[in-house]
Amino acid sequence: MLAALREAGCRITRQRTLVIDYLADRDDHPSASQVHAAVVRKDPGISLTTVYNTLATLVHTGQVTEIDFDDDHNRYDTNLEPHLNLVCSRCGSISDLALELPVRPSEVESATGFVTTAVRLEYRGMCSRCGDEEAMP
Amino acid sequence: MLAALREAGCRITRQRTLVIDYLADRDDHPSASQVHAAVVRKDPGISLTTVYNTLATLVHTGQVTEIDFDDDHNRYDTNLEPHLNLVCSRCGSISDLALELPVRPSEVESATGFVTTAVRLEYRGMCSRCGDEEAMP
DNA sequence: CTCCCTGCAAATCCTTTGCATACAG
DNA sequence: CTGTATGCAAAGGATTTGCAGGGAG
Repeated sequence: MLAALREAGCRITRQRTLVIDYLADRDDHPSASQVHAAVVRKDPGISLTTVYNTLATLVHTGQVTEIDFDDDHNRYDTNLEPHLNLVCSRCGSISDLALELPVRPSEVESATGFVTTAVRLEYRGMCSRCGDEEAMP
Repeated sequence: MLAALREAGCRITRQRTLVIDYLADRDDHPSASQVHAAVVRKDPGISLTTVYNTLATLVHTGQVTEIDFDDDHNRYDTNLEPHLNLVCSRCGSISDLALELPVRPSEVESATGFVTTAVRLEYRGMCSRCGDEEAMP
C-alpha cells in the first residue's frame, strides 16, 4: 500500500505508515476510531483527524473501501475483490464471503444505462458466536 | 400498511396515516426530510421528529427498509422483495432491479453459521441521465 | 380514563473544516 | 526551500432523547 501511495504522488509520513501497517494485517473491517485507538498506542501523538485524512486518501487512491454503517461508524474494508459482507447486528462484526456477482455490471449497463463503479453486497443478521450466546442464557 | 400497523398493536394517528399514504405511492426511496417536506404540505403541524418516529416504527414492524447513505441522509425503501439498488452517486437517485440472490441465506448458514435477517445489494455508479448530461457539456 | 404518540428544544456524536505549524521530498 | 500533511479546536448536520401535553382506543 505504501508503494501505491507513493505512486499516487503522496508523501510517506510516519502517521500514514502506522495506519497502513495496522490495516495490512487485518481482515476485519475497523472503524476510524478503532484504527485511531490502535495507532495511538504506537504513537501517542497521532490525531483522529489524521486517521480520517489518511483513510480518505486510501479510499481516493482506491486501496480501501468505505462501508457506511447504520450507527454512524464508517468501516473500512481492505478486501478489494467483490464479496459478500456478513454483518452481525448484535456485535457489529463483519466477515467476508467470496462469491460471483448476482448480475454483471455490463448487463446492468446494457439493460438500464447505469454505469457501475462500486459494488456492495451485505447480508445482515446474527453471526454464529452471537447466536450461540443467545441460545445459552 | 395501516392494517399491518394496527395488527402490530400500534395506534392509527393522522400523522402516521399521512406518512404511509405518501410512501404507498412511491417507488423512489425518499429520505426522512423528503417525507417530512411532503407531509407538511398536507398538515403544516407535523414535526420531523414524528416522521422519524413513524419511519422507525415501520422499520421495526418490517414494512420498510432503511438504506443508509453516504451523506447522512438515510433513505427508506418500501420494496420488500430482495432486489438490487442502483445508486447514482451524482444525483442520488436509487432505482431497483429484480434479481436472484447471489447466495441463498440457507447456504450461508450451513457454511458459516450466520443467520441472515436482511439483505442489501447495491451497485453504485452513474445513472443514464447523469451520464448523458456529463457527456454533453 | 389510560397509555401511547406527538412535537418542541436541546443534546449527541461521528465526521469535516479552518488554520497555523511541521516535515517529506 | 515548497507545498503537502498534521493536529488542535470548533463547526456541521442528521438523528435521538427528554419531557409535557394531546388524542386514540
